[in-house]
Amino acid sequence: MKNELQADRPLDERETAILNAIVYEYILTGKPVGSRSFVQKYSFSLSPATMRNIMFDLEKMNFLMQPHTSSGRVPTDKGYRYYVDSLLDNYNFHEMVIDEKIFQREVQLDKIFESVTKMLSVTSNYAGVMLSPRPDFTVVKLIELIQLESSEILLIAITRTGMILTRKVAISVRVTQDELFEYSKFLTGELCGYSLHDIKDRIFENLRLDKLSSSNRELALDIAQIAFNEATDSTINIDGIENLLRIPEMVEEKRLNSLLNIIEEKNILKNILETHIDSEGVKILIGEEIENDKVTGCSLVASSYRIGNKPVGAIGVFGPTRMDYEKVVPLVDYTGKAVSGLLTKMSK
Amino acid sequence: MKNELQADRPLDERETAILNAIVYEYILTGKPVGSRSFVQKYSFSLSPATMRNIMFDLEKMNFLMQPHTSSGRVPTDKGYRYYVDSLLDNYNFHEMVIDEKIFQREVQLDKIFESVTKMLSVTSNYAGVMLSPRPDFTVVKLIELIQLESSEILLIAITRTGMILTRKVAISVRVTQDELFEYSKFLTGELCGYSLHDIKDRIFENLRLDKLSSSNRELALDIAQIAFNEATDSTINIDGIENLLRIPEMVEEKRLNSLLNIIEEKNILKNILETHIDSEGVKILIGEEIENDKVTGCSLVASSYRIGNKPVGAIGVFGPTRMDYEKVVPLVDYTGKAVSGLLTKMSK
DNA sequence: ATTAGCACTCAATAGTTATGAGTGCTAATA
DNA sequence: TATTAGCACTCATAACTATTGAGTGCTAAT
Repeated sequence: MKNELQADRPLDERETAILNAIVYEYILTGKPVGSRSFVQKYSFSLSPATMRNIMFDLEKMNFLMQPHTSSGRVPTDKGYRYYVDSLLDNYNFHEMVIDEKIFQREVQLDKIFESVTKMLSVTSNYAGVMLSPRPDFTVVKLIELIQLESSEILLIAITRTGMILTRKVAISVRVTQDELFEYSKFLTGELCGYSLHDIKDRIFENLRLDKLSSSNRELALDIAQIAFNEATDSTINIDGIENLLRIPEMVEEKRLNSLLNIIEEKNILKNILETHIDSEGVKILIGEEIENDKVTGCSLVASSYRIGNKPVGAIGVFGPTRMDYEKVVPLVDYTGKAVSGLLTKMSK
Repeated sequence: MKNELQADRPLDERETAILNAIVYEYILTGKPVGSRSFVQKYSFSLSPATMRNIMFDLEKMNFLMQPHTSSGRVPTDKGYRYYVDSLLDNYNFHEMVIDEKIFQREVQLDKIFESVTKMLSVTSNYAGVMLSPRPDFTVVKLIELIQLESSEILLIAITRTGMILTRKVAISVRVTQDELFEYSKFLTGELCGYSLHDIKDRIFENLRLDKLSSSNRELALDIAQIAFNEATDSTINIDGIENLLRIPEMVEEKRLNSLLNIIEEKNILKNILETHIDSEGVKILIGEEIENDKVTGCSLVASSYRIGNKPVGAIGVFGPTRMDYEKVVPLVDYTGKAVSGLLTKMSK
């Protein structure tokens, strides 16, 4: 008599192999895995009865569950987790091949967003997501002021990553184009190299220190202050929702609701991704590990991306718990690295 | 014996009233309308038998159909069409009340897009769509050149409607910021007031005529030519797909496919909308009237919007054929007018 | 520790039978 | 001539009732 009664013990080699095979099979077919056909299909030299015993143990340890008494087994979140962890231990990430060109063609951040999320969704057949770089690491490279109306100025800020921010600012004084040109130079000189987040402080500090400088500069700083004061939050991009709608199990009652919630409130995914910006490598959230009441039966495979070696944003693939992790994990890993490389290069 | 045998004859007053009531009832309940309960519910002083006779006639004339032999009647596209036309004849559009503020707060076109489509979808509970102004009527107000790298110029064009276009142009010569400033002035002077569409010709024409002018101007024109040569196409914005997914009949097999096609290929809706930019007032496409194989059982209520008195774009609401036209039609009509007013004001 | 054997479970499927809201048609009625 | 009552018929829906088959747990033998 071994240790069947223990609710939590390390799995032996055979159990591990079987559990992983069961999860694999379930991901493949979506049908509960039963002892007889499973033993046959995978040519285990075991009788169905033995398989049942093992399954029974795995169920007691909470790796598997039965939808109803006399059906085959289905992985629990814990089961998927075990499978995914084995995967992460063994997988050779270098095997991933993606056409790098999609990254290199685009030079503007919003276009990169589009092509990355599209690529993730098309390649994975689930939904692709991308979180924009944190504003506190989005460094301004250039500021330009343009007069729109006599009392309206357009401030354009270009970041190192090629993001173009535009903000309208209403002013009460008249200024000439030449003056604006001067201001632009001044602001670029003063604020270039600072992140969107730091710029606010920097302006404030500057305003204080240089109180004595020309009133011109004051005006320039006023404009900048108004423009940069408006919160610049990370944005999230989602593509490929239609893939999820093509998966029958996602269109069922509760899953569909998860999906609708995601579409309606993109912030849900945004918040989840933001939590994991700082973690290394690929991060996988399975089922309830996504700690949000509005999302059930779904998983997220995510990776942060970096500028230099600072993690600043995240990408990911969102889909049903029964996701083809084996395919998605290296995809997300690779894409994360590719995006990091691209943005780092752009920021130089 | 009247004229029951004629497949196509004008409906008399009673038939009209009954047909419209049937369509109304069906839009309300989504269930086939049967003679007995219908007569009761609407207190017609008619026996069910008579109602059946009338329904029979209406069916022969193709306004109604039966899902199966012994069920109630359901409107055909032609039935909806009749109902909608009666609606358009009689409806008092002025009763529409929308908070105009949502339009007035926004000053930038892409923001207007977002708020208009969102408003349409939230108010209608279907999907809201908006087609951006045609490039040939999108008039440039201001052009600004900014140096990014030594060999890369960013051209920013601002249109009268507040749209901000940005294009990167690679050049081989070095230019100073001051020169760029000159070019900007020059280009704005030469191209301001022309539409994106006309600008191409204008540049070409100019290049020819002024062949003798300074080579500086040549360079400026070169940059502009490259920037504006890239096709600027109308874009389409869709919001509220999730509303459609909440409608049970839309999640059924073929409808869901229509929906997936719409999400996947936004061009489908774009092309449809483009066809109707030039038509006056509210345009309604019912079922097969949307002449696209990939879309079945859906309707589109659309209206063009104008800048001045030129129709330049379109907005609309997309949903199931069984749509609450009575509510949606005035919404779309009103919104079209509001957008027209706003853009016209912005373009002055 | 493994396996064969057996009784049991239960979702899925197909077949049966009411039920009820609907129809078309005919003959009587206003 | 238009309307209505009456009647036989249709058919989707729902509620039952097998039947099947892939699954289980348990026990006893290997």
